[in-house]
Amino acid sequence: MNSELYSRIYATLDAVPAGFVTTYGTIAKLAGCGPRQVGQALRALPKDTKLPWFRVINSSGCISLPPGYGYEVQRERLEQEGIEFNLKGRINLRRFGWHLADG
DNA sequence: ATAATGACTTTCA
DNA sequence: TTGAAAGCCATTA
Repeated sequence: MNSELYSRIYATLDAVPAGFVTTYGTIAKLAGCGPRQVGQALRALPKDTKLPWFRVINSSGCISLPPGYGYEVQRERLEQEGIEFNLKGRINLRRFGWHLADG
């Protein structure tokens, strides 16, 4: 199995600054894999992990987890860092979206 | 080796 | 903006 791939995904994930969110696709490109692998890697993460898995959302700016399976948890985590949600439960990636060349 | 699955993305209408 | 279809890639069966 590509443990190294997962390691790269986790490393990239750990590079996401607090107060910002990123998408699966972004991490996928940085880690050199497809976005689904990012999801699988996050899914394999232990519940007590220190990695900011909650800072990863889908391209639509929404939490990809279904309600009752982590959605509420992730949402609260993000709100804790000052990230605000839209009326439709969406996050403004223009403001909170993390990408390398941004300041 | 083949088929099915998934915390996704992009494209087309 | 919303929704369906195709694309993508590692894991699992």
